Amino acid sequence: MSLRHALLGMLAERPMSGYDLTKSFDRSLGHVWTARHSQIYPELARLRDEGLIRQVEEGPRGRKTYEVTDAGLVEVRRWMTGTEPERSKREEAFLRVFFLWLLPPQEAADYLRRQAAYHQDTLERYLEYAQAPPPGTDAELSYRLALEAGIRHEKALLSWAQWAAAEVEARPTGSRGGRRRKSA
Amino acid sequence: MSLRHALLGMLAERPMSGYDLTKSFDRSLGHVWTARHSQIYPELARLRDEGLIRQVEEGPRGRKTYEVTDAGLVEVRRWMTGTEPERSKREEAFLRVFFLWLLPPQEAADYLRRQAAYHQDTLERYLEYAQAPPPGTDAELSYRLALEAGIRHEKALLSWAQWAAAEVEARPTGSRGGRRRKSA
DNA sequence: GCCTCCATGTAATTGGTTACATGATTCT
DNA sequence: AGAATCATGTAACCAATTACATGGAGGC
Repeated sequence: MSLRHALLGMLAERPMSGYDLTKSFDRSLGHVWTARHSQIYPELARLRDEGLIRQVEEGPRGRKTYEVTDAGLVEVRRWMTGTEPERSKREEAFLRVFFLWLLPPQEAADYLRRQAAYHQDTLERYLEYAQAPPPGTDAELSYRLALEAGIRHEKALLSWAQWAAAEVEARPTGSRGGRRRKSA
Repeated sequence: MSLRHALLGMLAERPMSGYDLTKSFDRSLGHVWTARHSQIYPELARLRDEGLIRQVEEGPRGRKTYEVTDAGLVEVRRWMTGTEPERSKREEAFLRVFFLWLLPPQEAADYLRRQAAYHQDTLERYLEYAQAPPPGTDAELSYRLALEAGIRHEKALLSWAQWAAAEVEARPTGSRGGRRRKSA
């Protein structure tokens, strides 16, 4: 249940509405966690009922701005230091790699080249973000650390995908009837 | 809905029971996708009803061994080449990095050191797997490609976590009252 | 007046985890 | 005889996505 902690963490930076939070998920935060407005609004109501956030303003169109309470800050810190992060084990792109041998060699290599292109694109986007002026706030400094993780991650997987594609082209894996390779 | 494709892909290697498949998820495949038996058994029943797999044997204790059908192989190949893999966006460990500024500097550095230790452990485990005899089958060769991705991934994130911890210790981020850093 | 964006919510469905439930076989 | 492991299933619950639904404010 990390959604609530993501919301608390974001509200710790500055008071925001559900609409603002939804946009935040669509932007930077979306690289590590996603949420739709349909999940955010009910969760905000629960956090408010539990006293972890409070509504500070009512704007036009029924806009509700929330800020984190002291109890909310305690809770987000407890989450960060007192629990181990769950490691997501749902990497569909790598699940497919286990089954590449089911494809003819050229299609397997094509798949890996497409993955390389994906990582290349993502890396370029991250490098652009990194062009932004150096961090002015503590929050921006944390953001910069996360961005650097993304950059290294994408670089590693880009070079892996290129290597793997070349590997498959050189020592073709792929179903040509049998399952056992000619040369062990 | 990748669970069904994971099951089809595994059954393409050799016929297995729900129990065998559950164990496979607990082992190698578990690094990229997880599933419990309570999800596997109903899904196998659906795949059988749809003609993508068929039961080939009834063993002791009601053990049911399934094999993939031609239609099942077509489906798993369509999935691999005809659809784009969904990129999971639930990286709780990196979500927390965005909020490191909420912790006192030393606790933030501690968090990053613990992440480094995690990546170190995982990397060592992967390197041990890589000691195994070279791939004999096409499936094992694909598995080796996936393993190499894991190794490069863990290496990159290990070195990132070490760098970030040192960075936080050198230019402390963390809440000491205000939000704006002393030195921009 | 019309379009876009702002803004909030609920309902239905799917995918996944945890808990419940049962029993046979094999090993010691 | 007892423990460990093999083996299958269902039910209840939770998290998340997609679809449904409404309306105000601001710009042109």
